[in-house]
Order: sequence, then C-alpha cells, then structure tokens
Amino acid sequence: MTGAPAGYDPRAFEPFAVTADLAVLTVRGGQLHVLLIRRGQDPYAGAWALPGGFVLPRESAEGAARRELAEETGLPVAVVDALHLEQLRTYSEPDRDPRMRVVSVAFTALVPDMPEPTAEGGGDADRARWVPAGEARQLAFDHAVILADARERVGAKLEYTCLARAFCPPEFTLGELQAVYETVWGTSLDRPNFRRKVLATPGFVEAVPGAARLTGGRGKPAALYRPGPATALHPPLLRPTEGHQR
Amino acid sequence: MTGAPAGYDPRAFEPFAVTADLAVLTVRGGQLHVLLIRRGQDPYAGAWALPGGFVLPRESAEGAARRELAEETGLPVAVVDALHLEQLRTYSEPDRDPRMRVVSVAFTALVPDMPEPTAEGGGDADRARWVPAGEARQLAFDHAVILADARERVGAKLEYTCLARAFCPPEFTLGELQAVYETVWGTSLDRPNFRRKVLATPGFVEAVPGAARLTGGRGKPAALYRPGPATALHPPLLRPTEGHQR
DNA sequence: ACAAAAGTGTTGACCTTACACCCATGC
DNA sequence: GCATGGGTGTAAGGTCAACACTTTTGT
Repeated sequence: MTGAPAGYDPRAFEPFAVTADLAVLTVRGGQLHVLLIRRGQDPYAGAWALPGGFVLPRESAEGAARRELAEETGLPVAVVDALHLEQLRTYSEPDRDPRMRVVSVAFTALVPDMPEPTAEGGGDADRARWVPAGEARQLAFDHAVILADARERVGAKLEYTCLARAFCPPEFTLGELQAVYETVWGTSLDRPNFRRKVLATPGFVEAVPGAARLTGGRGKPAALYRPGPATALHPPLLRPTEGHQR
Repeated sequence: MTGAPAGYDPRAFEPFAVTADLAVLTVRGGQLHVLLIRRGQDPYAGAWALPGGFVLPRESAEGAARRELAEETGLPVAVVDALHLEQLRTYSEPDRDPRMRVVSVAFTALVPDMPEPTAEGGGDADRARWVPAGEARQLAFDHAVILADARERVGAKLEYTCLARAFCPPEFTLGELQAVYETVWGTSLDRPNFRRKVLATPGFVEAVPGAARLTGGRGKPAALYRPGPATALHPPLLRPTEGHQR
C-alpha cells in the first residue's frame, strides 16, 4: 500500500473500471451449459459474452455479480441471493478491453437446470441463452479464458467439496447427483460405488423420508435427497484414472 | 458487460483504484512467518500491513505484485520473477479503504527461508520484517482477513498440489519438506509414511545423485532432492484426523 | 556409548474396485 | 416379457497408519 498515485486525488490519474463477470454453469441433458449474452453494442457487438457489468460505486464485486445476474436472467432477487456464487479469479491484463482499463472480477455460479431465460423478466433477458460449454468459443474479450478457468475449477472442486449439489434442484436423486459428476468430468462412474461413497460422507446428503420420484419415466422410482450440512468431502471423491495411476 | 457508466468517459465517474497486495509466507524455525511492512503514512500510519501497492496504468495486477515485492524487500528482480505467485482473491468491499474506493487483488507468495530483509536493497526494505503468522494481528485495512484467507488456502493446497516445494530451497531434504507440512498444518506426521508417499508420487521430487547434507549438526546426513516436474498430487496427501473420521 | 536424525520393513485395518445380482416401474 | 434405471452384496486387491528396527553421524 505504498506509492499512492498523485496524493490520492481521485481524478488526477487515468482511472480503472471494475467489472464483475459470471460464468453461470448448469447441467442439462448430459451436457455442461453456460449462460451467454449476445452483446448489443461495440466492442464485440453481436458476439456472445459472459453476463456481467460494472461494479457501482457503493457495491462490492459480489453484489454487482448478483445484481447483474438478476437483471440479465430475470430471476427473482431472492433466488439469485440464494445461489452458490464463488469468486474465480481477477483478470487484469492492461489490454483486455479496447475501450479503457477494465479489471474484471470473475465469479462462477452453479445453478440447477432451469427454463431458457427468454422474455421472462428483465430487459436483457431476451438476449440470454444457455449454450453447451464445449460450443462456446469466440467469446467477447477474454471470456473464453474465464470460461475455461471456471470449468477447470469446478471440475477440481467436485472432488473435495459438496459443490455438486449446487447443480441439483432442492430435492434430487442420487442418479441426478451422479450425472453431475459424470457430465462435468466427462467420465462414467460405477453407480453402486458412487452411491456408497456419497452416503458414507456424513452431511453430504440427507434422505427425504418417504419421498420418491420417477426419473425418465422408466425404471424404479428413486429416493429423494436434500443437501446436508457438510461442505467438504473427506475423503475426496477422485476422478477415475485421470492421468494418475492408482 | 452491460450498463457501462456514462458512455465510457474515463473521468466522468468516481474512479476505482486497484492495488495488488501480497501475503508472502515462509517457514522459519518451525513457525509460519509472513512478511509485513510498517506503514509510514496515514491511514493506519505506524501499523503493520501486507506489502503491496497500486497497479500502474500499463501493468497487470500480477506485474504490480512482483514489482512491489521487489521494491519492498530489495530482492533482485530475477529472484522475484521466479517466485511462486498465486492469485488468492479480490477484496472489493466499498469501505475497505477510508480514502477512496480501492479494490485489492491479493496474491500469496511462498518463499524459502531467507535473511531478514533489512537495509538490503530498495528504500522500503528497512521497514519490512518477518513476523510469525500467529502474532500478526491488528493489521491495516482488511489485511488480517487476507492473511487468514492465505493461510487457509495454502494449507488446503498442500494436500493436493506440490506447493510445499515452494517453501524449500532449490535442493532440500525430505525432513525439510516434511517440516513444511507440519508447520503449515500444525500437526506432526509419521516420517516413514510421509517419505513413502512423497517418493511414490512420480515427479514430486527428484533425487540429487550422490548429494547429502547434515541437518542440525547431528544425525545421519540426509539425501538431497530437487523439485520434479509434477504439479498435482494424486492421490492427495491428506492432513491427519482434521475433524474428519476415516 | 549415547543421542539424534535418516531410512527400511512389516502387519493388520481399512477402503476401493469391479462385477454379480435383485427390485420396481413403463411399455 | 423386457428394457430401464434404482438399489444391495461381496470378494480381491490396494492403500495407509502404526510401530519396530537398522544406519550413520556428532559428542
């Protein structure tokens, strides 16, 4: 905190703008999807970009992220406030925005599968779309890098945290939870072993007494579970044979 | 990236300042130490703070962190450039700095034990000191929070990355590496098992052929090792009985 | 000889893996 | 009946924690 520029006169030097950008991820039909916005103005007019926007003078970066997410998806503020939001990393390369110096604090948000955000609420919503994460290339600014970082981080965090629950609705089956792991990791897991590992971790999931749901129309109805109080996974649920031999 | 303030006129709105702050950690005599700077001016004049400073207009946050670290410790730029630097998190609460809106991108740097930075190089160095991390309270701004976050992150990363090597000199003994784990985690580990785990992870460490070093004057000389090419630890090296029962 | 630190061996408990098998539902 | 997805059982093999033991140095 030394070397303050020009004696702290707020207007004496070229200012920085600070934005909050979000990689909103969901699992949909066996594919990881990301929420993208079609840009309406230059730079990158017409290109797809991550949702986000400028941090206001009396707002934290996380506050800005939640506000922008609510504005651009039309989701109720109460829903957005309850979302799992996590700071990913800050992107500060001098030329990442051609207009001016913009530092972006990036967040990841994991949400359960939800309807397409078209014309639901806020004014921006009609330009928002869920896109399979693998098909999201050529994004505006450095957003493709942010998205890649988000995918990597989420994949790693599934191993040693209870994060996978954030992709599921309030009540979910173990099959749905397993599908989250398989989709994010791009692998397939042994169902009996997965089930045992999840149930053996105290506080990961709690059974909903008596409840069951048909999944996909066919097959035995599956028991429903709720998120439990645990946040970490000990021992971790490691991906199978991902380069490392065990 | 919507809602651009006032048509992007750089001087039309209250600007943000962006700083890079560092939690520089080292292991010294069985204790985790952090590099602190005595502040010379208000706010918090006379208080201890993490090293850091404003990001310049043509510089990334990481570039600023390295520059500030070199300035404030007097270390050669080549040494600072080679350091393990990792982005921790960005702190953006509106009132974290009483002067103006300051967003801080925090980094952690892990360094091997080195001499006290007094009067060695740059002009700030005489105000810098290594302080045991447990005794660093009452820091300026929200730096106590940043330091706590850094300690937590480093402790977690030791479990599943090769990060511990960053605390060691270029050639080190397995005893020194084990001391890093024990110091950061505040636990003691079984030496035979630790040794086996480290050696069983390909690329974690490489033996330096023929070399050995006396440690502490007494005892059998220990073989020396270099960092290997691996970056991740599969399987992880979990802390013993940290709340979780196995 | 003794203490101290490095390094090796061994054993039983535990966990993971792989796969066989049964259950409930829709068509 | 048969396909589909949920759920249980089990035996082989691997990993890990604990601790006994040997080696090499300084005093």
